[in-house]
Order: sequence, then structure tokens, then C-alpha cells
Amino acid sequence: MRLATWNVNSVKARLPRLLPWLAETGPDVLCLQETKCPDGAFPVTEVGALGYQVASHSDGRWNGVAILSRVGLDDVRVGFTDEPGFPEPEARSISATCAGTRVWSIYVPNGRTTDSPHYRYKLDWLAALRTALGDELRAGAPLVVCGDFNVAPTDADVWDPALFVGSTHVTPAERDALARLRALGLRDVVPTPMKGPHPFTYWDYRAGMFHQNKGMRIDLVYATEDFADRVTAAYVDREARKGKSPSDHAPIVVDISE
DNA sequence: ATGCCGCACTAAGTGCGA
Repeated sequence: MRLATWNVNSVKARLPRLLPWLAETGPDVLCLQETKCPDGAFPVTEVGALGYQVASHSDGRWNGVAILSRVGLDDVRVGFTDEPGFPEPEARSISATCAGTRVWSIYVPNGRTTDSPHYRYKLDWLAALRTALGDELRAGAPLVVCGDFNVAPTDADVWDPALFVGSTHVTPAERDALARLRALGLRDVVPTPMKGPHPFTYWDYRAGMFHQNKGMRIDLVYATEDFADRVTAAYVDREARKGKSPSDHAPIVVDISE
């Protein structure tokens, strides 16, 4: 099975990139984030023509997550128990069972700055996610959490750690929240960079950040041991960040043996 | 060359992203 995750920064704007990418890469399951697509406007016909079922969760202009699958899409759940909001819960989590694996697509709140209420919201959201995942892991099925975690796990996951001192995405509290997810039994499936030493997944649109490879690894794949042990390859598809009208994130592609 | 911000909403200006 081939699984992928991609923050597309608007599924509508990215459709001319998404459709050929699906046809060429052929993931069996694709987790999307920042679809920015109102309910009912998701291009289900276009991706359906490529053989994919869609489960999406939207709140209009911002956020939005989805799962595309051509190997089944059952027991879809939007959000999770006791999910924090700002003030109301936003469209940041959707999960489904695909070919026997519980798949989550998540878009963690940005946090903005460490003195912002959005930062508290981010930490609370990650803590509640941990609780919800812990509950689901007791069921014992293989599980994988994919998405834009908005946290760089280590200093090697940002292009210049000195520039990030005092910023969100790198604080001990955020990294501890990730460590607590791993402590549930989830393993960080680190992709191959394809170029350079760092498997960055995000490069700002501005100032030529991509061509200087000044990026961050903030899109992650966290998998249960039984799933992670079956991973045969994982890579960052930098090609999708090139060319006309790309997302500012690149997809991660993971191959798993049956 | 991978190339110097883009998206949504709405109608030029703002909010957001990390």
C-alpha cells in the first residue's frame, strides 16, 4: 500500500497540481490538509474519476482536512472527543479506516507566537489529541497519524535554529507534546529528503526559500509499530514543490508492504 | 535551474500562514 500526506494550501487552487500528481504517484490513501474548501465544494467528481473516495471536513475559508482512498474508506470520524476550539472546534482532524488501518489526517493549530492565545490553544489541542489517540489505540488496530503538525521535532528540522529562538514550532513545550504522542507507541516515520541532508516538507513562498532549501520538517507521519515495521520506503516529493503554482508544502509518500 | 508570496473573501484591502 502507498500512503501519502500533503498540505495543499487550498484543494481548489491546487487541483491542476493535485490531479496529475495523483495519477503519477498513485497513492492508495492520501491525507490532505488546508483544503480551505467549503462543505459541498470539494472536487469529489475530479478525484473520483481517478478512483478515489473522499471524506472531507471543512469549516469554510480556513483549515479543512480530508482523506482520499481507493482501498476503502470506512468509519469516518470528524474531529475527536473533547477537541479544543477557538472558541469552537475547527476542521483540523478527520479519521477513517482504510484497508484495515486507522488513518488520521490532522492540521495542528499554528500557534502564531508564544504569547498568543493561539499558542495555548495549540498545546491544548495536541494534549487532547494525545488522549483521543490513546483511547483509539486500545482497539489494537494499526494506526497512522499524518499531517501538518506545525512543530519541528528537532533543531535539525529547521534550516537555521538560531533564527527560531523564541518562536513557535520549536519550543520545548511543543516538542514535548510530540514526545508524548510517541510515548503512546507511535513512531516517527522519517522520510528520505531526496536532496540535501534534511527531510524538509515546508518552504515559505517568499524570498526564494525553496531554491535555497531553507525549509522546515513540520509535516509528519506517526505510526504504530506494526505499521512502521512494514514501511519499505518513505520520501519527500520535492518535485511537487517545484514548477507552476505549487503548495508551500511538499507531500510525503510512504510505501508499506502488505 | 527548483527562482524571489499565495490563498480566500470580495471587489482593494485584510486575515492568515510559520
